[in-house]
Amino acid sequence: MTITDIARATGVAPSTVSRALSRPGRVNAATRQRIEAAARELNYIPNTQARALTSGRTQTIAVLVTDVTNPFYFGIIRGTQQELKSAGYANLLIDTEDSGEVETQMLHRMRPSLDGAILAASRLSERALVNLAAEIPLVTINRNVRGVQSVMIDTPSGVAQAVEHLASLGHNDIVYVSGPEKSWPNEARWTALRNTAARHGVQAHRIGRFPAARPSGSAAADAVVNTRATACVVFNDLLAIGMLTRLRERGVRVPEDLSIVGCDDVFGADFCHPPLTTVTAPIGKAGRVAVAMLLSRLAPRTPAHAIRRQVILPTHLTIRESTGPCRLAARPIISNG
Amino acid sequence: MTITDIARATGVAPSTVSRALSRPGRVNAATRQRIEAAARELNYIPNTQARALTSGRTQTIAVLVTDVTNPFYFGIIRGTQQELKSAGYANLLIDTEDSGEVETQMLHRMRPSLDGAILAASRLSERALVNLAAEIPLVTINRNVRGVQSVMIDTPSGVAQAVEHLASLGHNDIVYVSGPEKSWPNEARWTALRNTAARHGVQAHRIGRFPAARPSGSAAADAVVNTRATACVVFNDLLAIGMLTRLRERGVRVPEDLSIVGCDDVFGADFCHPPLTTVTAPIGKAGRVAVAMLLSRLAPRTPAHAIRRQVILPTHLTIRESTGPCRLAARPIISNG
DNA sequence: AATCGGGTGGCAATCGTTTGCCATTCTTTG
DNA sequence: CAAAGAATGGCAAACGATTGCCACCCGATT
Repeated sequence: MTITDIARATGVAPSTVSRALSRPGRVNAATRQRIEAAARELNYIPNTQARALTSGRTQTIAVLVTDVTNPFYFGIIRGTQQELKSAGYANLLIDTEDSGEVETQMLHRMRPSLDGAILAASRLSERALVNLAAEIPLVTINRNVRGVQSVMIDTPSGVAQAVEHLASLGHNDIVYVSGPEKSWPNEARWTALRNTAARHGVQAHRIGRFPAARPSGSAAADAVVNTRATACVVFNDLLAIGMLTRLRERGVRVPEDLSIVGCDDVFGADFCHPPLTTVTAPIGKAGRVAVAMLLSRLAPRTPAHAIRRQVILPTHLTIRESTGPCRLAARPIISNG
Repeated sequence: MTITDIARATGVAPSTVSRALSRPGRVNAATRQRIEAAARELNYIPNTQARALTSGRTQTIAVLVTDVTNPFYFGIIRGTQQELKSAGYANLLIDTEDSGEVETQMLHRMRPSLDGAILAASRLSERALVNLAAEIPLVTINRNVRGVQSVMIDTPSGVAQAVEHLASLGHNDIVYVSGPEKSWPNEARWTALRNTAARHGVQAHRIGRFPAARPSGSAAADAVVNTRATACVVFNDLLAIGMLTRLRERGVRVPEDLSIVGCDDVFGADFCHPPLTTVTAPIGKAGRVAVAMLLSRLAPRTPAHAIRRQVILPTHLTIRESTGPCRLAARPIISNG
């Protein structure tokens, strides 16, 4: 069923049908109803491709993640999916595999079929992002670049809470386990940790950079044990969970010998062993808000002041069982091999 | 940059450019190279929408899941994503929210923008599926319908292994914890369990139907405890993990008081507490194979005999720490409240 | 030398929808 | 009552690519 079929059925011109369906005020109410009835009866489905060709609007948003495997992005995907669906948009999922190049390339290639894109964890430089944003409506998640809409998850303030929590448990030597190199949030978390630590008179070191995946947990765990710190804050839960299994293998007890705090509170953080104390991030909400921001910008008659440049989402520390009082004396010394 | 720009730049007709780019043999080698060079230089990107309009091919495949939240589908999404990307196809993600109606509707609405669809866990009736398959190239996962391509994960044989494993540990009363009502694999798993149990002279019951989500684990756990069985096989890991936390709350020890076997071996099954004995399914592979099957059918010159109607993927039992010897006498009787 | 046919390339229609512009009709308004 | 202007609907040209058909050029065959 095309618009022309409906036109024939109702005895009007195709253009009238188009207008009746897409621009309500532009056509007589009576004719419009006739057209709408016919459309319903003939089970008309507008052809997205054809529409896109002239109008440029595709009703499709791309969601770019660095790794579909990472449960953090599950949350994002879920959030965007919900919001997009309810707005009648389609959801194009793109995995950039941690490569900024793939990121730009894909976006370039798909530009004509996209109304906009959500960048969860971009690996792009600031410049590249600004350039990209000039080409295609963009909202970033956890990436703060001037002139690009963004939703920031305020994990740093959660990390600060974590440090205070650890300090109050008597820890005075905290290690930060770094995530991947080009990750912006990684820096922000470390800075927050260092500053808060300084304020409370506790020592802070950082180790690594480790890929934010479970297998890297082994190396990270070994490295932490080596530092003789009594507590650590880890870039994200995935890595922390990886550490947990390695520590168990090595006989390091959590939290008795080492307290661990993760970040994000992803799927799994509450049922791993021990359940992880972590900075809970509103991941799904971040996805939903990102979509909402993008869509409100895309809407033709949104007044400029109604477009939010940036939304900051608060986080909080969720205390579970991977953190406990510092028992320095009780901690066994373990050879590193 | 459109095809016309390239035509102008090289002094040929747009149609020639089109042919040079899409149908190599049809145009003189020399001209083709000139055109290709120009295309590269002008950074030409074919407009998918326009192409779709005439040719019908959109280079887009929809992946339908019942619940983006379920880690089982993470695996599927990941697998399809990989395979689609490497084939140059775009990946449209659709969450059907467990509703067959949404399933058909979405597919209908998007039909013109889709080359095909992967149905992971369809909730549709056999008839509906066949009808749908007539409209749009389809591959189902874990759903066996005559005339529709499918990839089946042979979890039932894994369940049989699980039953044998439990029997060898001395359990002679096994409960199957049922998944959602319209789930096809659910029936298959129960059947496998019952048959294998009978062969080994162990009793088998089924309880529930529980939604395949973590929160339902509480009800499921209570129900299992009530049966006085010493071991259970659970529809999937997600539900099993939910049960684990509830059992801990109630002081039921796993595996000492109750052995638990899950299905799928999803993300989390190896680091929950205790790590779950489970039927490991090649989830990612299922996704990849599904895409490969679909794409080979879509390819214009695939000989009919090369199109696989069905692929069955084997599973195996992964024994971890949630199963152990039956110690009936030692099992405490716990009031159900 | 006339004919044939493969190899190339252009013309123009087409896909389904949108939209600028014009024509008509109807309603106001001075 | 005439003129202005709003409301309504149609025409036709896009959008960017694909593709059937035809024309032309050349070398080969008879």
